[in-house]
Amino acid sequence: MTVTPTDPPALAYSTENCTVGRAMDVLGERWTFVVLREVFNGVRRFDDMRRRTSMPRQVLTNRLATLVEQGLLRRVPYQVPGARSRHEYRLTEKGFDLYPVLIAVRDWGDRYLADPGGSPVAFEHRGCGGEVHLAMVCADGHTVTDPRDVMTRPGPGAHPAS
Amino acid sequence: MTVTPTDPPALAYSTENCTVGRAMDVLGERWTFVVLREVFNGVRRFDDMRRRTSMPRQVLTNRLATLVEQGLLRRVPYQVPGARSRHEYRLTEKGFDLYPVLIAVRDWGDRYLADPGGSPVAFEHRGCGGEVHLAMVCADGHTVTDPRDVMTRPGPGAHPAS
DNA sequence: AGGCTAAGTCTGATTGACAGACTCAGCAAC
DNA sequence: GTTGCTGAGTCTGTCAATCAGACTTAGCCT
Repeated sequence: MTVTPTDPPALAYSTENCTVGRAMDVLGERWTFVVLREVFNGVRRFDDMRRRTSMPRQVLTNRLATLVEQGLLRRVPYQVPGARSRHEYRLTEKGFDLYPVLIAVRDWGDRYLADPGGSPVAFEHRGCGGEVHLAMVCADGHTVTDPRDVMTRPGPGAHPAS
Repeated sequence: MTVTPTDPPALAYSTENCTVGRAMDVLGERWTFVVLREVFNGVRRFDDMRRRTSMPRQVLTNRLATLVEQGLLRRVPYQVPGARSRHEYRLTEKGFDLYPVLIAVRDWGDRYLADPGGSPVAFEHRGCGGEVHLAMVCADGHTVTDPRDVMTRPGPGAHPAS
């Protein structure tokens, strides 16, 4: 019996059509981000991820499956000489585009949760070597430093009742 | 019996001292981000959040409590005339600093998960009116467009074994 | 044939999500 | 001065998810 009778996950906790809610449907599971961090770090294989994160096998299986299903990862076959062919997990473009989120989370984590020694990883710009961070910019090119300078407006797809 | 005998949450799934893992200890619960979205949108009261998100009361109670405990929100008393005094939830600075994460998530969600009509919210720069997005920049001021231009290096607080 | 390994699946116990009913404090109206 | 209303919860029971540990499977190698 290979069929898992899990009924379709069916997008949950979204306020109407809020894309943040929807994104959290995809990303909100506990371990999802940790998996993505590993993949961004170049860890692509099941057991490597398991060893590094010590997450339960089944959860990893599930997360990888969901991420593949959602189009964030794809399975790519590979073969180490003298071993049977297996597959590893790589980012799709949709997955790659989560990079800013990862950096945003890391920036925040570094500021508030790092050990006294500092962050265990650094992201540097290939070529110039400068450390990479996130910035909020507006369409006119201004850099926004204070969130209070950002106004939330209804967008084109806003829900009528509010 | 008012004492809930929940043992301290005790940081879980972190690879060593990875700040992404730690951040996800704080942010990784399903509804946390949805709560933060509401607070950033100016929704500060229990029942308003509940009405807008239709999340279970108890979960909201728990999330708010964890967020207060983690120092992302603080409870502020308020009083509507002719009603008893209550309290609402406001962002602390630590909470405010999550704004880039929220925008990063929204940017991604808008790109891949929006309705055909587009995003239901827009963030605009107070003053100039331009739409606010996130950008990756390096210390030398270059804007990074491709994640592949970012190299991950061990940082100052890297764990020895790897 | 037997062993090894990566990537799983199966099973059962603990934890968390969720819904619905109940509580509690203060104001207001009767 | 008791009844009712409202916001912000708590209590209880059910159902799903997490987790750990043992088992499985496919291919290669000796």
